[in-house]
Amino acid sequence: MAYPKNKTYDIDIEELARFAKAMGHPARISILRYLASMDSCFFGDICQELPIAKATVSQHLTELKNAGLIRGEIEPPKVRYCIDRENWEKANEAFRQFFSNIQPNDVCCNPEN
Amino acid sequence: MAYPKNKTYDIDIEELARFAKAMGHPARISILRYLASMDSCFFGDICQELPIAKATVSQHLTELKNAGLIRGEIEPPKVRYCIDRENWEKANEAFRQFFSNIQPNDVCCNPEN
DNA sequence: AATATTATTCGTAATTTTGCGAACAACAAA
DNA sequence: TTTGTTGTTCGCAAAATTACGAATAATATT
Repeated sequence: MAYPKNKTYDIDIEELARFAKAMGHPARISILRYLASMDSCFFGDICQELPIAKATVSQHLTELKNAGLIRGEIEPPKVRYCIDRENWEKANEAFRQFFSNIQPNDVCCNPEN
Repeated sequence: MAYPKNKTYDIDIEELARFAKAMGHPARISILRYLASMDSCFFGDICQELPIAKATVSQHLTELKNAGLIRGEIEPPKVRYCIDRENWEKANEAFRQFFSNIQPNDVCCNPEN
């Protein structure tokens, strides 16, 4: 084996993958885009925007929270959600760097070619 | 119901979600980053970089191909893979726009607040 | 023709994801 | 205290994802 197989990945690769995975469903993209268009809103508002049951919306919100992209706080009897701006910026930067780190088309870097 | 539930999402939301989903696994991020660092390479080279079986690598490559982020062409008995630069740029732009479309912190847009 | 190299596909298993309705919890209002 | 509002959690089902070894296909070499 030329490269040892350690069963793990670099920490920054795993972080980007976690952000991407959280964004990997149209319902969650919709939620994020909706929240990004305002300061904050309640669970019920988000629910009304989506073509799925509230139980499912709640699950998606939990996933987005776990990924760090949104935050929620209880304002009885409602729950207010908003973008986590710190991690939003972190994710933005991670994606930006990832996509900009591509070799120009006309440069050949692989010695095999 | 205030908003009709049509079971679908906007086409641009679905496209961003598809790109994100394809990037939602560390093995696939690794593959993309590796391919982005060179012009192209063979399946075997990618395989050596990853801590998983070749059958699994092949599956991940298929997913990346289906998402449009990479391309593969047969050069018997090998297969050469490379970034699909057109869709790479498309994805880059989709993520960039998504993250930049956030309201400034000090602007309140929700009439409920 | 037999053998070696390369990568995909097959068959299978374990886990995760997505989704829903019903039940529940927490609080406010009547 | 009963009732209503809001959102989460539970229990379950169906489908998708992740992973592997073995079998296969396709080509080149001996």
